[in-house]
Amino acid sequence: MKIQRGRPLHKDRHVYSAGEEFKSVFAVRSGSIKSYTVSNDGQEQVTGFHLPGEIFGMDGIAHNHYTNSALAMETAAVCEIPFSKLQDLSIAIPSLQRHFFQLMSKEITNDQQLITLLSKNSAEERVATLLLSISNRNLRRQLSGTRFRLPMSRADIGNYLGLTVETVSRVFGRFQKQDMLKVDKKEIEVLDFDKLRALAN
Amino acid sequence: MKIQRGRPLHKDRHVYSAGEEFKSVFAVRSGSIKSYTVSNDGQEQVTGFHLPGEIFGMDGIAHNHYTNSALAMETAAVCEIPFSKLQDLSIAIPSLQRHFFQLMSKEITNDQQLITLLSKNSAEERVATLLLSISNRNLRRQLSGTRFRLPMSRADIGNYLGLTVETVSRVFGRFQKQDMLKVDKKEIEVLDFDKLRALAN
DNA sequence: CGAATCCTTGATTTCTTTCAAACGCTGTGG
DNA sequence: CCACAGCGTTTGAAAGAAATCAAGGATTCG
Repeated sequence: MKIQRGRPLHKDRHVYSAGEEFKSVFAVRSGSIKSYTVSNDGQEQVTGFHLPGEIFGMDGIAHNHYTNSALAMETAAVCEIPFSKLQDLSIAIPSLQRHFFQLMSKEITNDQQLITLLSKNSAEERVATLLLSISNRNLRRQLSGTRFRLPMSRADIGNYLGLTVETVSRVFGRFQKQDMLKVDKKEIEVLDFDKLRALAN
Repeated sequence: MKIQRGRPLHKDRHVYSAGEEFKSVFAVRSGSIKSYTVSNDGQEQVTGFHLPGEIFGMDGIAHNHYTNSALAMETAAVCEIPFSKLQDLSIAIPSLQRHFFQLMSKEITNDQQLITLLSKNSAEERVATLLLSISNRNLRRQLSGTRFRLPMSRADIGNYLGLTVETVSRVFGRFQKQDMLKVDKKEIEVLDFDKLRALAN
């Protein structure tokens, strides 16, 4: 498959912006990307964080234009995967089509889990769930699930989880006081996974 | 396409249950359906309401099993659309494949709008947005967007919007006091669309 | 009719937000 | 090299929105 080589993207550079014509989906090679939408009243809603190995950009399929914007939270590299190629190929290779359906469906179930989280859970449960998610995704990347670096700011975390920056900061504070986490700026060390899982449920 | 004729489904009957093998998606013919998941701690999260003409059941594609359950909120009829047929056909008819991709992508953007709603908006804004959504969907069905019947209970509304029943009830009360709505049990009459839109933004 | 369920309303509590201010990095220019 | 501006983060105090607790009223259905 002809896939564009990922040239490095600097911090705060967009991969694509909402409204642009949808042509491709993307795979993260290194660094980290956030997706967000801007609502009609101008405020930003972070809809996802994308780590190396993950695919993003599928929101554009419905309307032929991206509905999200995607930008690098730190220096990153992404692979562009032209959707037309993918469509042609998925007709030749039915398993690819199925795979792609699954990716989209997974996106739906992910979003629905986030909906539940926002709808039913407290600030502490939301933050715990995000931490556990990042920990698990790091494990899948052969990295430590115990010690890792959060690529996003407190503001992004709050935005994603429907909380204010202040609340996020206080939750980190409480987690440290309970000896559940060690937080040093963006470096996280999980000291008590059972407690974290119990909160994240 | 061989599509199963929709036999009537009684109130509170399941179309499918979470965990069942994914075989089909469904189209609502009449009545109304709600989708919901049950989180590991046993509580229900309503993930969507489906009105006549709408498709549901696509959450099952990722894992070959449905992640949601779907049940009739009132007597309803649904069409079963076997997914395997759909796959075969979409190889023969690329436009169908594209159409189906679009459906799934639309589901994603819908969910993301709900995420924003839950994350950023007040109780009144959430309820107003749901009312406007139902109004618009009724218009698409050639029905009145001004006077309509809510097929779901207050509890389902609250569950879907991340609010308690009491809050939903109070919001309806306030909307009536402001002469924005006329509420008679499940019958809704919108008296001031501008106000409703302003709230829903 | 009567039981069960759903909806409404009120009083109180709780959690999160808001407002305010200070701290600590980071980078820049004098 | 140091001073200082700017941003992200933390912390505190007060306010606010929705949840919880509690009870009564209305509908539905057998």
